[in-house]
Amino acid sequence: MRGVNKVILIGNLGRDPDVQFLEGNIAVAKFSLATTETFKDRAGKLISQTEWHTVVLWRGLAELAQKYLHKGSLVYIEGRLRTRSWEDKEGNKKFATEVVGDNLVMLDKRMDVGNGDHAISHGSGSSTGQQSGPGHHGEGFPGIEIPPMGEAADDLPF
Amino acid sequence: MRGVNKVILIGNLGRDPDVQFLEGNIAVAKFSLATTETFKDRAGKLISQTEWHTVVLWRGLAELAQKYLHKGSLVYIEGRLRTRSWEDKEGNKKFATEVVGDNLVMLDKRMDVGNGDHAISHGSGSSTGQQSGPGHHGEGFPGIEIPPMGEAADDLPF
Amino acid sequence: MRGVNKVILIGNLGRDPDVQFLEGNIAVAKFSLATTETFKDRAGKLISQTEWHTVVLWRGLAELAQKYLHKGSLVYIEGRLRTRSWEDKEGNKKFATEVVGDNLVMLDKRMDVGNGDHAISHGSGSSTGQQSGPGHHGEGFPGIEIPPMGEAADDLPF
Amino acid sequence: MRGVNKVILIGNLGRDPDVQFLEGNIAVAKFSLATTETFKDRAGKLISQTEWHTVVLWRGLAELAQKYLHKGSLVYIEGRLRTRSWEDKEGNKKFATEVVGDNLVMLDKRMDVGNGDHAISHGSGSSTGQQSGPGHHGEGFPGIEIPPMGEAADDLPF
DNA sequence: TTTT
DNA sequence: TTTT
Repeated sequence: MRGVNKVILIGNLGRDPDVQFLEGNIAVAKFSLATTETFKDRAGKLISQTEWHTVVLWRGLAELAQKYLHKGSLVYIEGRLRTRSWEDKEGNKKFATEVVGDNLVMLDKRMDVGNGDHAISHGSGSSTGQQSGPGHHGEGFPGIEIPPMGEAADDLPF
Repeated sequence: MRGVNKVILIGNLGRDPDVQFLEGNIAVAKFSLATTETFKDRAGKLISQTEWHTVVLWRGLAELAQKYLHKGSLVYIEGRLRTRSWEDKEGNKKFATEVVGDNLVMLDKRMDVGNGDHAISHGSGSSTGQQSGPGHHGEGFPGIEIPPMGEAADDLPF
Repeated sequence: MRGVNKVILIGNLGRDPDVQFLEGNIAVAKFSLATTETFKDRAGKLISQTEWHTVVLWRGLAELAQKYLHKGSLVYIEGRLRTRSWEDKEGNKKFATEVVGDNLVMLDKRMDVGNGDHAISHGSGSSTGQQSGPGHHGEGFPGIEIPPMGEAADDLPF
Repeated sequence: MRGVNKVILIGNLGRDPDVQFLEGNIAVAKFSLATTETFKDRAGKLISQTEWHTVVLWRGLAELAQKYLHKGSLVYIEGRLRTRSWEDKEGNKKFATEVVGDNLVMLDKRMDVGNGDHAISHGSGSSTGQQSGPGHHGEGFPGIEIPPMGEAADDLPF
């Protein structure tokens, strides 16, 4: 990688998520998210400003959105920007920038997830899906983010 | 700047904030914040892992913490890492790493702030405190983040 | 604020910045930024994927862009998403999502800035521009992010 | 997950990385990273402030650090905070806060990596290590972050 | 349209 | 202990 493309949002869903299933039973969720920032201008007047984002979630995260998110839900979304372009029937060039989420935290329901993919059967059978996101580890083979620092600290010469 | 030092936390306060006032009536708040990440290990077992952070807030943010935060509050904190070192009475070198917050969003109370400094009398009188953080603007002199894009869009040759 | 709207990008400028000056001599810079991520797919093949973003900078940051950035420059941009909509002459609804930057770090030139606004004469004369961004402090009145922790540590009862 | 614990740093290595191999041939790299922020105080004087962080990398990222990083290297690190505590021989309680990195971008060498783990043989054989980080996809089974938006866009009813 |  |  020679780049970073990261978005962090906290806001409320404008509507229930729109969830579709593609071939292979792959879930895709889409919803609008409003992030509202309030501040005082120089005159001391409270100003509120809302920005709307299109959020897209895939697979496990999409299924979680379907199960747990609804209009008004407060969520934390971490993801990356993706701009798609196409031409409509009249031949007009169209652009849409979306936030493709790879982490989701539900902030009003006391429930949440890491990279939801880990909870989903991959179909490919042997997949063990070790994602980064929050941090995952294995049994005999601890993952990257949760190294055996506790027990194995003695092995560390630092 | 040739560097970036940024921390983003969402978690719960372990205790009520400890708020002190220094000379000049400058507020400083300090509290422990627990960030808990849950995930499945390779065996599919749900693992929960909590990390504790020391958060320090100054001035307006400290006063907001005093007013609105308490043990258990769920907050979003954005700030930077700061490590202090000193020697205790026995001459042992001690280190403490803290997160100095410059943005705070309260996630269970439906109330929150940008860079709290803007809401606070600066004592220096003329202070006009134009902060970045969330975005602020003035009257005759619009701020950086909230440019007159709406009205002035026609002026923009892009 | 009841929301967070944050974008972090590292990438290269596709062209020299386009800088304009609005009424009041306010600078606005605009440029395309490519963020490229490379990774291996499941077959082990190296995949490179580039996303293009429109970055907008105001005032001091715009002037810095004009002075120091050019086609190919590698930069770190921190900002927020802003979607504008309008109708073109044919009455087609158009959308454009931009990243309004409030922090900039130049990564190939060994020079960089915080929230550039502080380094720029505001014309309004009295401006004292205390921004958050990196951290600023004053003389008799230290700022939020750089509290007198060093000297004043003894005052702190923590 | 009911929490977020995220750190983003850009800075220079103070020394060459210290790389160790644990049982199972698991690499661990450790180094100090200096993040320097420069700004003007209220008097207009340029102030430079350096913070030192301890960064820990595991497995693939550690091996990349060993191969490509050295004293002075400029890097982007994304990770999470982890505080360890122990007692030294005199029975003094000690704390150390580290940044456990799960993404690394080299900014002076024109070379870089995603979550390096994907490039590393896991030894456990069957591991397929699909991490989030930058975004990964497969052949017949596209990953989360790089969905077949291009081709499959027609399948999307949005 | 960038970069490696 | 880095870097500009």
